[in-house]
Amino acid sequence: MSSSNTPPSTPEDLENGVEGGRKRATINDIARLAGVSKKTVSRVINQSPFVRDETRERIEAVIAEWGYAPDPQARGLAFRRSFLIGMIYDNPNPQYVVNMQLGLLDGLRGSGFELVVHPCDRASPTFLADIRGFVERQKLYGVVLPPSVSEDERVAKLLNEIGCEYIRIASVELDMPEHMIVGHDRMGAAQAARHIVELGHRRIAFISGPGSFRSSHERRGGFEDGLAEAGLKLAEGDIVQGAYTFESGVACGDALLARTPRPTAIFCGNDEMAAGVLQSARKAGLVVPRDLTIVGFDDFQIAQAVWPPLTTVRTPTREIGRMAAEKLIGVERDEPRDMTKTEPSLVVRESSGPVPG
Amino acid sequence: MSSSNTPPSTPEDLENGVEGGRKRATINDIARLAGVSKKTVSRVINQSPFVRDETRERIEAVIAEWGYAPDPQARGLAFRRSFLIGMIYDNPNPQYVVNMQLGLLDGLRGSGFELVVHPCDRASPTFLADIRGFVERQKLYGVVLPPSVSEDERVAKLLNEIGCEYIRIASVELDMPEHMIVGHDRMGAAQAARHIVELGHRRIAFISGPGSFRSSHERRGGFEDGLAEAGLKLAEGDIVQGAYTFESGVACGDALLARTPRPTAIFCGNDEMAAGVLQSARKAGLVVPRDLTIVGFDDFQIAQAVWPPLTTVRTPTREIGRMAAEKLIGVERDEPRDMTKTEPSLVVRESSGPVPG
DNA sequence: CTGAAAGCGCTTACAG
DNA sequence: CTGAAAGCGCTTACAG
Repeated sequence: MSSSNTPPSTPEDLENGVEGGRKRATINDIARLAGVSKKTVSRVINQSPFVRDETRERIEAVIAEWGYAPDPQARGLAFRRSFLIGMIYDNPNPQYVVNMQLGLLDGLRGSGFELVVHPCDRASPTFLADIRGFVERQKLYGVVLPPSVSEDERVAKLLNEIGCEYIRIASVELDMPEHMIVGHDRMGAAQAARHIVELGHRRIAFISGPGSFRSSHERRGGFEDGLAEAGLKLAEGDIVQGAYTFESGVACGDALLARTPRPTAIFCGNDEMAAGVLQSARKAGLVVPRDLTIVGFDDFQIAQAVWPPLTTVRTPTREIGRMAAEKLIGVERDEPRDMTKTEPSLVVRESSGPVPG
Repeated sequence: MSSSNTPPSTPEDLENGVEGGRKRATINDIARLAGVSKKTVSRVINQSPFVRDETRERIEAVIAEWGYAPDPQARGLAFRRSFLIGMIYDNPNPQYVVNMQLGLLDGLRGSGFELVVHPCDRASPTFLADIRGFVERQKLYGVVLPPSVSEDERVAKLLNEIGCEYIRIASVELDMPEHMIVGHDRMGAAQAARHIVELGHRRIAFISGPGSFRSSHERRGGFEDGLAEAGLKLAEGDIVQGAYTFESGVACGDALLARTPRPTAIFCGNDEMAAGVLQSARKAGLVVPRDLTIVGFDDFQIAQAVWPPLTTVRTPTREIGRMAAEKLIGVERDEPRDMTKTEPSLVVRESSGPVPG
């Protein structure tokens, strides 16, 4: 809008006007404006107790007025540590990954930390070197490890060696408490067992996840605990091992349904496999739940997309992620946490019913 | 293992031995070792042409020997820009999100850039302020926007104002070519139409995604293009609008299947809704594909988990993500890209069949 | 083609 | 309780 004889814009014009608002304030600006040294501003930023109340309030007012936020990069450089949290994972289930990310983000919200995602492959020859490079290059503040990387002792050892904070998410206590968020898969699986028993089933089978996942053992253990309460136990042939995949569910279902006598209820280590068993049952001409009860684990979307929708055990993945992030960055909560939100809960839908005939 | 009269370890011991290997080399170490100034090392790092070949080689040798990698934080501080790429998204489908992340990571691999994830909510009153804060605080190198945030002009405007690089992923050219990766939903939907027509169907219906997604319109447009090739067109009542969710698929299926005459084929804007229609058909006592052909779009996992598995259109989400990341950070590829990998392709499974006799 | 000085925006010792 | 100096590991002018 300037006419042709308007003087050229000053640097100040350029910085404060045209290009989207004034330049971001720095610690020096705040110090000058508040009439203190930058070190004192730094103390306020870092919540040091050694600042007189009056000084602190004055500085905080200036900070608020200018919308000042310290530069995480500069802070990180001086601290020798970034404000980045890594999520290092190899869980193949998209819904698990997304829920976990959302939970971590819940926990980091407002803290100034950001989440950097890092898928990995435990079978890769450069697996550990990759993680080490990632953590050291970025000087990560800390990392969160969901299963199954969380179960890899080599990773925990590496992280300890290079002095990187970490939280392992797992179904059993694998490490010192300050490094763990423990799920309660056992409890959830026991609920599934009670449900199946209450429906009157006695010929019961279990499809386990792969042996390399601790959750496979926990879910089996919990299921056996639940059965034991009713005096029941799984025989050798009642247990088959899948791979937590849909296809493996089909295969295991085929094997189990070919047995004589046929089981009337099958508990699966996760929903994927339960959906596979559903497929298998259909091929065998069985109607669920009339001829066969199927129960899954996780309550991922697939549980509701199949027909009939699956009775399953819901795991609070997002909530667990949030707890992991809060623990990692040292957030203390005022209100005691509602533990019911962090425990698995049985969701009864239409794939489970009374024992046939 | 030290005996009680071993002298206390020196600082050097601590740094080089015990705590996981020697300290990371800095640009100063490399400069000293190579007998040059740090500025010259900096030139090599940044691939400046103004370094004599012999000098460069010497420096590169030292860098390789020490496994030196420049500190992204220090570099970012000096550059006034980080080496972080943001993915800002609101797509609710976990599989889409994960595939997109994997694609972006593919494109960033080896570049030194890291991926920071940032879900958002277009309906939030702080939507734009959140994005602005995120980008400015982290001094992001650039961001990738998948649908539907990619379709929000306010976001593009904001990013332009604050001078942040960005790539928008969408089904239509919404911006200058350097800011766009365009999918080919139209082409994919046309393939679906041809498939349905070839099976002999004439009473055909379409379930659209929500009007707020450009892909809804593109998929509809492409489908109509494909029908037009056979001289067919959708009538008013043949089109119903869903919300890209399973539940909306059930509702739209109910509405469509209640019509007389009933459609013999339904093309759905995505797999979720197609799975919903499958559910609806089952309730109505119809057998798919004998009584009804259903075709989806995306080829997400749900397409294979339902029965019968869905005929659908596969979109190369991961490949698109990779292209977006490469474009953002300016990677040039030697070999010309195989475009067939970036186009949608029809996947024929068991939910489509000849028109009922 | 190469380098010495100053600076990016913070924090850590060290004084007072 | 507060501050001046030095430094984190790089890059940008500016010289030569």
